[in-house]
Amino acid sequence: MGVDAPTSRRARIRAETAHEIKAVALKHMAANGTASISLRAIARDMGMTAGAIYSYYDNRDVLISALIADVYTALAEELKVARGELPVDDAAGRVRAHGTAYRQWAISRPEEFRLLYGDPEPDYTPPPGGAAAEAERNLCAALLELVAAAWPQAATTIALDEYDWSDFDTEFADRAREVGLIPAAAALSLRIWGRMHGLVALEVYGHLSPQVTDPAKLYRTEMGELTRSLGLTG
Amino acid sequence: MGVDAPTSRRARIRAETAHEIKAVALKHMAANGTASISLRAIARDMGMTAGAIYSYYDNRDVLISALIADVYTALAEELKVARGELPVDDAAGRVRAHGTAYRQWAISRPEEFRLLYGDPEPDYTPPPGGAAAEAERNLCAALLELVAAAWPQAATTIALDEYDWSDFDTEFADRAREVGLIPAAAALSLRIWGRMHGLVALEVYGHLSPQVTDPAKLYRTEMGELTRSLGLTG
DNA sequence: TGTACATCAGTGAACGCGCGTTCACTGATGTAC
DNA sequence: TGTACATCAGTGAACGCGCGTTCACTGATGTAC
Repeated sequence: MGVDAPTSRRARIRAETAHEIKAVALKHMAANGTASISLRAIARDMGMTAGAIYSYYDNRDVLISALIADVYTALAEELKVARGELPVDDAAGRVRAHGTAYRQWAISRPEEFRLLYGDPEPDYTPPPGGAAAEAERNLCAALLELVAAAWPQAATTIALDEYDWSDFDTEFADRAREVGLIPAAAALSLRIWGRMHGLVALEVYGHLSPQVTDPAKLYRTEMGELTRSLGLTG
Repeated sequence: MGVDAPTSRRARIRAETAHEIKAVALKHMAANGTASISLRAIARDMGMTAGAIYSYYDNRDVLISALIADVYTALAEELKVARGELPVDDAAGRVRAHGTAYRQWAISRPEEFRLLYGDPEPDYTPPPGGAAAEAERNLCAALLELVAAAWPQAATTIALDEYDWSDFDTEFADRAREVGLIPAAAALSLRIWGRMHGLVALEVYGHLSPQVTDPAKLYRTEMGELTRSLGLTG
């Protein structure tokens, strides 16, 4: 077709299969509830032999790590897009959009939420490299930027002198300083994360639906209160 | 010893063993991370045969259900005690005490937190009876009472007309009415739960420590802001 | 106090299962001439 | 265009493992006389 394919036919098929393995793994997580990811089950589903998986991923842990990295990337992208749908100067709207997208993602793909924020997969030990930790830091950076955009107003709503940089991991502190925050604002960004996370975690794990008919409405109210408590209007 | 033991020697030993089985199961959950509860592993640890467990619990699901029920009971009791340490008229203090005890319980016994609020145990399907659902309703009732105690002040801080009783499960709505709440206040109590839950869930699953050195301090700030946002002083 | 019997907690072996991982191999796909 | 060779994705059988559950049994503990 094209002048020169960037990858050979073989390499392309190979990449597709590697991708399909991950997709099937997520599908199984979604279907079996929290069921552990089984190489044999994945292979069976794909019409392959269990051993064949090993030419794509060295072992089960490597597959799971790849899965987690993918999910982090997709989540970060989705939140970024949601924020981007509102004008830069609409700090309140962006905070709400971020929170709402966080919930929407979690509700529509609960197995991915569980993979990142629930129990680690049985028998899985994360690799020392720590791509997951890096991905998480990026997610936190987004929150820092949200607070930075909300700052002059938010500053009036909280105590400013209770934190200093030693309260934080150095890397996180650096990122906070980069966007012009003071320590109390960095703490605020993590508290906002907690506030976004709480109702979502309860809902995903089935603790909200028994009490309330419309969790989305409850979340909307909470996000409204959140931006209001930041001193933001709109 | 006593005039007449309420239970025979055999029955007492039996009860003790039944209890030890549960204790060992929790111990294993704590040790193996999220590892599934294994009857064989429990028996091994206790110096028994796997089959012997079956004279105490009909099967694995029954054991897990008993475990969950125990943990709910202990948690409810612990929160009640924490609230009780403050005078009835200190609404703000009681909210903070409830939240702080919730975190303290979760941090000190993360395996129990995961059992209630994380992924269900692999291959475990909760029984239709639903003792867990009842236990959870009781926990929610405590939150409703906290809001009721905070009410006249809290009423001034939120929109009062956005909810009606059809937004809630009837049983939950009944309990809310019993303590004199309006629908918006019932919604508030669930939002408070979410706010208490968020930072705790993040911390238990290891998402907070990479960024912050003292999660307890962050939580304290959040609880302070929470009571402040309820219009409470003290 | 001593004997005869009933209870029942725990044994140990077996069942069938699914798992992760390894390895010598086959046979189709791609490459070089 | 056609042949000879190299690559390499996937096979299938095997390994050792731990699991939940069942069942006929043993032997200690308790009870009744």
